[in-house]
Amino acid sequence: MPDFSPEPSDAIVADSGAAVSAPLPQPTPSFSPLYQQIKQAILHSLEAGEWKPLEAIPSEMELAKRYNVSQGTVRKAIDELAAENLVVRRQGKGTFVASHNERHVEYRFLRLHPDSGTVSTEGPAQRTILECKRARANAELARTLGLQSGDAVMQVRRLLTLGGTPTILEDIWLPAQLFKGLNADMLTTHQGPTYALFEKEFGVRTIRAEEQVRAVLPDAAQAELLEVTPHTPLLQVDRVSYTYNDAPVEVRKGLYRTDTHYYKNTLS
Amino acid sequence: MPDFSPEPSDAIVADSGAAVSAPLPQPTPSFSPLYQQIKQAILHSLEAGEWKPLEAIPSEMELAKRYNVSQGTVRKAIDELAAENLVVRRQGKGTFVASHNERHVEYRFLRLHPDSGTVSTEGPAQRTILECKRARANAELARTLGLQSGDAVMQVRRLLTLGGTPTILEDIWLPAQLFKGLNADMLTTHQGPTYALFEKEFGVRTIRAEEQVRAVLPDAAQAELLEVTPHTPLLQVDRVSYTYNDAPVEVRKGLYRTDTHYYKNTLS
DNA sequence: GAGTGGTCTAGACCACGCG
DNA sequence: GCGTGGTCTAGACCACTCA
Repeated sequence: MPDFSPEPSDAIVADSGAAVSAPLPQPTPSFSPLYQQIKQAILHSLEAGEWKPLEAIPSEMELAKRYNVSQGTVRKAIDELAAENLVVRRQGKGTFVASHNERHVEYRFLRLHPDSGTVSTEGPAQRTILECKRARANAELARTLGLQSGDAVMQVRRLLTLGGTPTILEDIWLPAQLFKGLNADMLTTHQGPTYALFEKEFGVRTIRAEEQVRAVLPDAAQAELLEVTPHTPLLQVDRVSYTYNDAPVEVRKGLYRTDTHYYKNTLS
Repeated sequence: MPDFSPEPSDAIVADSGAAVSAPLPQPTPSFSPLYQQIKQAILHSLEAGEWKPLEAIPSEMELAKRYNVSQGTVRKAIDELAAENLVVRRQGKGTFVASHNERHVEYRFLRLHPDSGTVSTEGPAQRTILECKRARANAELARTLGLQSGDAVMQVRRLLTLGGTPTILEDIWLPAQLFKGLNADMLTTHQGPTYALFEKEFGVRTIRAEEQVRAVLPDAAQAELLEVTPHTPLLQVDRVSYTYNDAPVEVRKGLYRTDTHYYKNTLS
């Protein structure tokens, strides 16, 4: 095959460009580069669980053969997946499905850092599960989780103690259908990030999250749990976590103490 | 030139790999790919002001010729610069030096968004300059700005009113040496982002920033300016802004009201 | 239609990890 | 020494912009 043309060999599926038959409106894009199609194909395999977290995906050469494109095209597809943290490249070894079960990258989604000058070396968080029960989603929760009002959800309340001081009080809501069998014991026993547990025990991979941060005062119960007065301002962090295809899988409301820690963010 | 070798033609400057003369310690990396060297070269030109914000940089072909490498190598260098928002690609037109003076991308560094359901259409912020004076850097400020204790700085205090309610109270510190001639009048008169003013009037390009967010209570003066009670929790946002080479050029302490707005962040 | 960025290929060699 | 990702080249064509 000498060179490339908009009907690239017989690569992948439909070339969304110019199908001969259906006169579908094709609203706007109606063209996607080959490497984007490859990216989608890999994404589908990821989603379908063809490769599990921490496993290697096929080499670039193999994928190139499978999809009938050049290695460079596969490379560009994987580049984007790597940029989105869906996959991790390791030179000389291969490309691996991203996971919250990794050394080093503990607490990927946690933006809270100890004030420099804080005494303790911090160490791992101590978790106290205060509640873990079945509940029904109200309208708002149902909307953000893509459920029906009244659908079953799991509700977890827990306290994280960092360096000896209770620092984070969290309420977590999860679609019960995705997290069958979740209980307080699992949450207590499990080591490492909770998202790692979700991944390992329920096959739910959280990929991305959006947070809304506000300053609030705690109510009496919250203040007591965090061992502060009700006049202590706290960070309220409302998080929605997503898996593939922007499907929401978790709602989490956190209260952070910021007298010993701060919430860090990088702008660019 | 048939193919590539670690002494790539006579491209760019020193191939940091194996200089024949100096037995410098070369701590660790001692190798950088060609496209990284090109990236640095372009970065130097950017820094030296060879091309100004909103201007186009030379085409990929021209740069390839200039540095004696292939177009693909230049492309990869520019790809990274674009990913870091230092440069913006526009198909069919060229590659342009990034700027805060652009339509659409108003307030690139501002993470505060109006609560959905807020009445007003928000519109542009109304700025009130409360103070704009010369001062001397204390030890901490000097350290974070890379100055000497006692060096001259400009200090600005201002209030931003969003949708009718005073929402942001900011103190800004700038190295006086970089911002000669800054005064309250300029700050009041100028339209658009303040970083656009820095860029246009002082040639200071802010590229990146780091924020530390905490929940605090205002003192009496702050509360009055923001028209809240001293018991209203506020977001304290401590920002350090950087230009090329991670050189700090601004320290900014903001107090945000979060009863009508929220601080948004995306995790991945 | 000329020019610019964007996509794609094919082939070569390099750096790294591991047996 | 082989396999994997990483770099580099050269050349072709596509999509977009603007005169």
